[in-house]
Amino acid sequence: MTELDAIDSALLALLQNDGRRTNRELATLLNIAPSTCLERMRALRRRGLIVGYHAQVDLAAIGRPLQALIAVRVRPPNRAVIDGFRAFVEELPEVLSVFVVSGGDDFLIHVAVKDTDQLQALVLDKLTRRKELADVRTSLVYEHLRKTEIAPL
Amino acid sequence: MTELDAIDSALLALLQNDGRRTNRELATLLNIAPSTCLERMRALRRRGLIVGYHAQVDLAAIGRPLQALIAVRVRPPNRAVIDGFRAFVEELPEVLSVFVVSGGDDFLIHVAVKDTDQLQALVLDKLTRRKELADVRTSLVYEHLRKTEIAPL
DNA sequence: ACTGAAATCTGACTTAC
DNA sequence: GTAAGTCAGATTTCAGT
Repeated sequence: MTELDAIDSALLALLQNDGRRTNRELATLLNIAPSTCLERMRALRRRGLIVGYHAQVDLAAIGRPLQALIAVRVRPPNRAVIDGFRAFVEELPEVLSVFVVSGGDDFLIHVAVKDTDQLQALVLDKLTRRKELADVRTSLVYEHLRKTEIAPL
Repeated sequence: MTELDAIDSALLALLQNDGRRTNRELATLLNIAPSTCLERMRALRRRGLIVGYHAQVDLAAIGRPLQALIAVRVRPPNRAVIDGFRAFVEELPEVLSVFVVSGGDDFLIHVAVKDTDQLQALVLDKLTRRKELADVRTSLVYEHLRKTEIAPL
């Protein structure tokens, strides 16, 4: 990791808050020339600090207002089983993200569905059909806050 | 929720994969006129389907390679306590996102830190200082996969 | 590494189908 | 709702500091 100067940090913050800001606007806000700003922006991508730019969709607005976290234990919890189950879960359309974790559980699966029927169908028809699955616990997500701006500590 | 036609869906997918695509490029990919594409894009924002555009940063590249999920129970788990604790957690710089959940735990906190010392300091010095905190369990995150493209089910 | 000007391209708007 | 045309403004390159 190469160090971030004040301009890089500010640019990262601006692009995390609005990834479609124009280069000219960014340059004005940072008090640098547009050409300089463009080069900084590209450098952040080249150096791997910025991985990509993504539109954020409203889950409720696309008809998936119900979120849940599903804790899963698999048996035996070796690499082959973990990798196999992860690959399976990754392909499920209900899934938003998958955490492979240490501790009591092996997976934490964040899902968004239309209603409780779809959630039940996911757990009872899709997940429990897997033979390696040893335990499932489903928690409803009442609220999910995600930080948009992430800075070095 | 108003219905999404084929163009809207395709546009959503493209912008989730690369939020900085130009209107012209999007129009070409969708085989529609740029003016039409632009109007569709704005409509998605106006209708609330697209909430924003964000640059995605590499956590390891900014010096935060260690992720954890911290399950927390608070006491008593009423609205005042839940809201107070959530507001507190939200402000911690280590935190990436906060799930308020049903079930055994009240919160699941996703954090990214520099090393295990910072993780220990977060849990032992910051979280456990809160009097409402009844229980904490920390799981290391070995891997976190996040879907970039989310579609209606 | 940053700047500033020049050429090119994009996006916003109007008009018409 | 979609397409074409126009022009202001943005992006990008490059020579210069």
